[in-house]
Amino acid sequence: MINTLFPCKRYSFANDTILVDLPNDMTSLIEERKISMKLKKGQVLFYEGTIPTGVYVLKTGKVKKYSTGLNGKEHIFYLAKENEIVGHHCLLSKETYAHTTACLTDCEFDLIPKEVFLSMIENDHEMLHRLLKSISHEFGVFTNNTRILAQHSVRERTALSIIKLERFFDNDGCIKLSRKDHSSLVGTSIESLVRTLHDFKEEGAIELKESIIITKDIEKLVKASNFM
Amino acid sequence: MINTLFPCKRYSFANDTILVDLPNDMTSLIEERKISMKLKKGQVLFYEGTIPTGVYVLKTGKVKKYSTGLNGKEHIFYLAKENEIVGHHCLLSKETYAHTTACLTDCEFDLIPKEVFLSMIENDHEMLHRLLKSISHEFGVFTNNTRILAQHSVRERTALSIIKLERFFDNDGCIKLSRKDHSSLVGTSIESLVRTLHDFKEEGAIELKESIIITKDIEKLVKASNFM
DNA sequence: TGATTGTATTGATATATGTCAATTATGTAA
DNA sequence: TTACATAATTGACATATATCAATACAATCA
Repeated sequence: MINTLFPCKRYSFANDTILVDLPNDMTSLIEERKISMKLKKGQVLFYEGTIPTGVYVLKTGKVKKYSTGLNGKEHIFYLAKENEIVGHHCLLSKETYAHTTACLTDCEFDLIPKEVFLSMIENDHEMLHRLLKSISHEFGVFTNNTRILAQHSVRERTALSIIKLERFFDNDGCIKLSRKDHSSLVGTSIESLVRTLHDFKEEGAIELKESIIITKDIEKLVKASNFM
Repeated sequence: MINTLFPCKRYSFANDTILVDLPNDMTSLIEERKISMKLKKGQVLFYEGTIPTGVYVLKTGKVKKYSTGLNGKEHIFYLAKENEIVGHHCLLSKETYAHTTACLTDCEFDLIPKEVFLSMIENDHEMLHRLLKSISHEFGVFTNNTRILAQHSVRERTALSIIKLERFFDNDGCIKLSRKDHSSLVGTSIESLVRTLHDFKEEGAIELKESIIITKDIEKLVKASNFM
């Protein structure tokens, strides 16, 4: 229903279908060579500046992608959940990781080793095209995000973040994210975020229960976000 | 020399080598099918939301890429110059243009029609890989840019913009860009930009001659940008 | 249970930045 | 050249937002 209110496609990377319905030989290659791993909430999957060892498929859990500023402050530019793949960009650009990925919850991953992944895109044209399509799509998402950061107020960005988070957490409108992470995602201070959330509560747009945000009136948030 | 002072790679898309040294059949295909065109300063190459007809190779001139906010305000997220290709993302993601591209100067383009471009990436693996590499690289550039917008002050971003613009205009430190465009690039108001430029002039970092910025002391700007 | 630690909230305050209005400078066309 | 339009600059002011400090709340563990 929120889909009709909001151009969601422009806000999500939608890279969860790249490995779906691949030919049998590819699927079995992955099954054969993948390395399953588990990480606890708070642990880091990979660090900015390090050399990639492969591509991760997030089987369960949620992660944050962020880069770190001079003062050590995180800037979260994306949250990923089940079935999304992470860490493929720098493998394709042949660079070190441009960002850090850490777990918001306990997570399970399949690691597809670098050489397996690279041989897959050599041999499977379909997969290569899906990758290209996915990464090109992200370009538009980023242009959108930078514009929002540059032109919209904290209040507007906070409203927008809640709308996006509600979809992300897909759980009766319950959003469970620390104020610290949430503020890094919005691009503001913790205190400013808290005050804005307080306002939205006063206005009846959300409820706050033990730091969990429950969306009450999405339309009010859409209006506050100042789009459309 | 600025290269040693600054991690330039993290700020430029570097997509000017995708069509260089292609096999002869590709080069001749382009020569055969390309449509040459000229646009005057200020004219728009393509608009946000429209359907792509092909990929543009910028032969001479400079362009701005921007998306437009609700109030009509532009947000410039990238400047491109000679030899860069533009408009390929949405062709690859099979979407409409996510941004507008307009000429900062008189420009000459080669338009490679959509079907020609798509058949090229079908048939030339090397080119497909270069594209993938280029677009993946942009991902890191964007994460960097969003962090800067989220965490750095107008003064810091303005300093950074001048450092980047000096490279872009590659002309004895002469930067020719309207205050309006420059402020859209920095993500601030015209007045705030003007005041910050005034400060940098007072501090001896730049000179201002009839709205042209001449860089005097890059190290001061690097320091003001608050990196490294 | 209480003690301890981390997280969230609130208050007070300073300041960076945007906005509005006025002025000056610059470029352009007749 | 003058006249006109556009761009750049400066000033005054309002306000959004960050920062610092204090408090309240929640979660964990001995």
